[in-house]
Amino acid sequence: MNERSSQSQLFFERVWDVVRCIPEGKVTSYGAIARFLGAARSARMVGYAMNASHKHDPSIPAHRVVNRLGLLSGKNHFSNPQRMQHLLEKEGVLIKDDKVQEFEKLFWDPLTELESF
DNA sequence: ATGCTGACGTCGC
DNA sequence: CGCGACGCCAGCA
Repeated sequence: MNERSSQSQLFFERVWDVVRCIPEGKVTSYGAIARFLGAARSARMVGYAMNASHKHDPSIPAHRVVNRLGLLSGKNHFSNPQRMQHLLEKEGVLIKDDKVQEFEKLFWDPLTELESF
Protein backbone atom coordinates (compact mmCIF):
# COMPACT_ATOMS: atom_id res chain seq x y z
CA MET A 1 0.00 0.00 0.00
CA ASN A 2 1.57 3.27 -1.09
CA GLU A 3 1.38 6.58 0.76
CA ARG A 4 -1.38 8.01 -1.35
CA SER A 5 -3.78 5.17 -0.79
CA SER A 6 -3.12 5.20 2.93
CA GLN A 7 -4.07 8.88 2.93
CA SER A 8 -7.32 7.95 1.24
CA GLN A 9 -7.89 5.27 3.82
CA LEU A 10 -7.38 7.92 6.49
CA PHE A 11 -9.88 10.15 4.75
CA PHE A 12 -12.41 7.33 4.77
CA GLU A 13 -11.91 6.79 8.47
CA ARG A 14 -12.39 10.48 9.22
CA VAL A 15 -15.62 10.38 7.24
CA TRP A 16 -16.81 7.42 9.26
CA ASP A 17 -15.92 9.18 12.52
CA VAL A 18 -18.07 12.14 11.56
CA VAL A 19 -20.95 9.94 10.43
CA ARG A 20 -20.86 8.10 13.73
CA CYS A 21 -21.40 11.46 15.47
CA ILE A 22 -24.69 12.15 13.70
CA PRO A 23 -27.44 11.99 16.34
CA GLU A 24 -30.50 9.82 15.83
CA GLY A 25 -33.23 11.55 13.93
CA LYS A 26 -30.78 13.94 12.26
CA VAL A 27 -29.29 13.96 8.79
CA THR A 28 -26.36 15.59 7.02
CA SER A 29 -25.00 15.80 3.51
CA TYR A 30 -21.95 14.48 1.69
CA GLY A 31 -20.76 17.97 0.89
CA ALA A 32 -21.04 19.14 4.49
CA ILE A 33 -18.80 16.31 5.60
CA ALA A 34 -16.34 16.95 2.80
CA ARG A 35 -16.12 20.63 3.66
CA PHE A 36 -15.77 19.83 7.32
CA LEU A 37 -12.76 17.66 6.49
CA GLY A 38 -11.24 20.45 4.42
CA ALA A 39 -11.85 18.76 1.09
CA ALA A 40 -14.73 20.74 -0.35
CA ARG A 41 -14.42 19.08 -3.74
CA SER A 42 -14.34 15.54 -2.47
CA ALA A 43 -18.02 15.08 -1.74
CA ARG A 44 -17.97 12.20 -4.15
CA MET A 45 -15.35 10.43 -2.10
CA VAL A 46 -17.59 10.79 0.94
CA GLY A 47 -20.26 8.88 -0.92
CA TYR A 48 -17.69 6.34 -1.88
CA ALA A 49 -16.66 6.03 1.77
CA MET A 50 -20.27 5.23 2.57
CA ASN A 51 -20.25 2.41 0.08
CA ALA A 52 -17.12 1.04 1.72
CA SER A 53 -18.53 1.61 5.20
CA HIS A 54 -20.79 -1.43 4.97
CA LYS A 55 -17.99 -3.90 4.89
CA HIS A 56 -15.70 -1.90 7.18
CA ASP A 57 -18.26 -1.38 9.92
CA PRO A 58 -21.98 -2.06 9.30
CA SER A 59 -22.90 -0.10 12.41
CA ILE A 60 -22.02 3.18 10.69
CA PRO A 61 -25.34 5.03 10.18
CA ALA A 62 -24.88 5.64 6.48
CA HIS A 63 -28.61 6.20 6.10
CA ARG A 64 -28.29 9.55 7.88
CA VAL A 65 -26.22 10.91 5.02
CA VAL A 66 -28.13 12.27 2.03
CA ASN A 67 -27.30 14.65 -0.77
CA ARG A 68 -27.53 18.41 -0.37
CA LEU A 69 -31.13 18.48 -1.54
CA GLY A 70 -32.20 15.98 1.08
CA LEU A 71 -32.65 13.21 -1.46
CA LEU A 72 -31.87 9.60 -0.59
CA SER A 73 -29.43 9.26 -3.45
CA GLY A 74 -27.71 6.23 -1.95
CA LYS A 75 -30.71 4.07 -1.16
CA ASN A 76 -29.94 1.68 -4.01
CA HIS A 77 -26.74 0.65 -2.26
CA PHE A 78 -28.52 -0.81 0.72
CA SER A 79 -29.45 -4.47 0.85
CA ASN A 80 -32.99 -3.35 0.08
CA PRO A 81 -33.67 0.07 -1.46
CA GLN A 82 -36.48 0.61 1.03
CA ARG A 83 -34.09 -0.04 3.89
CA MET A 84 -32.65 3.47 4.02
CA GLN A 85 -36.05 5.15 4.14
CA HIS A 86 -37.28 2.66 6.70
CA LEU A 87 -34.33 3.24 9.00
CA LEU A 88 -34.87 7.00 8.86
CA GLU A 89 -38.59 6.75 9.46
CA LYS A 90 -37.89 4.54 12.44
CA GLU A 91 -35.91 7.48 13.85
CA GLY A 92 -38.78 9.85 13.21
CA VAL A 93 -37.50 11.32 9.94
CA LEU A 94 -40.32 11.67 7.44
CA ILE A 95 -39.60 10.80 3.81
CA LYS A 96 -41.70 11.60 0.79
CA ASP A 97 -40.68 10.75 -2.77
CA ASP A 98 -37.17 9.88 -1.56
CA LYS A 99 -36.85 13.32 -0.02
CA VAL A 100 -36.32 14.19 3.64
CA GLN A 101 -39.17 16.38 4.88
CA GLU A 102 -38.15 19.46 6.86
CA PHE A 103 -34.62 18.78 5.71
CA GLU A 104 -33.26 22.13 6.88
CA LYS A 105 -34.73 21.62 10.31
CA LEU A 106 -33.22 18.14 10.68
CA PHE A 107 -29.95 19.05 9.06
CA TRP A 108 -26.95 18.37 11.25
CA ASP A 109 -23.94 20.35 10.09
CA PRO A 110 -20.62 19.11 11.50
CA LEU A 111 -19.15 22.56 10.99
CA THR A 112 -21.60 24.07 13.48
CA GLU A 113 -22.25 21.07 15.70
CA LEU A 114 -18.71 19.80 16.10
CA GLU A 115 -17.22 23.25 15.43
CA SER A 116 -13.73 21.82 15.05
CA PHE A 117 -11.96 18.51 14.87
C1' DA B 1 -3.66 -5.01 -16.73
C1' DT B 2 -6.35 -1.01 -17.90
C1' DG B 3 -10.14 1.77 -18.28
C1' DC B 4 -14.67 3.29 -16.70
C1' DT B 5 -17.94 4.23 -13.35
C1' DG B 6 -19.89 6.51 -9.69
C1' DA B 7 -24.09 7.36 -2.32
C1' DC B 8 -21.71 14.72 -5.02
C1' DG B 9 -20.75 19.38 -5.26
C1' DT B 10 -18.34 23.37 -7.05
C1' DC B 11 -16.60 26.17 -10.50
C1' DG B 12 -16.65 28.16 -15.16
C1' DC B 13 -18.92 30.05 -19.13
C1' DC C 1 -29.11 32.84 -14.28
C1' DG C 2 -29.00 27.81 -16.62
C1' DC C 3 -26.15 24.27 -18.24
C1' DG C 4 -21.83 21.68 -18.79
C1' DA C 5 -17.30 20.21 -17.21
C1' DC C 6 -14.17 18.66 -13.82
C1' DG C 7 -12.17 17.11 -9.28
C1' DC C 8 -11.84 13.23 -6.32
C1' DC C 9 -9.77 8.03 -6.54
C1' DA C 10 -11.39 3.02 -4.90
C1' DG C 11 -13.60 -0.94 -6.76
C1' DC C 12 -15.14 -3.63 -10.37
C1' DA C 13 -15.72 -5.51 -15.26
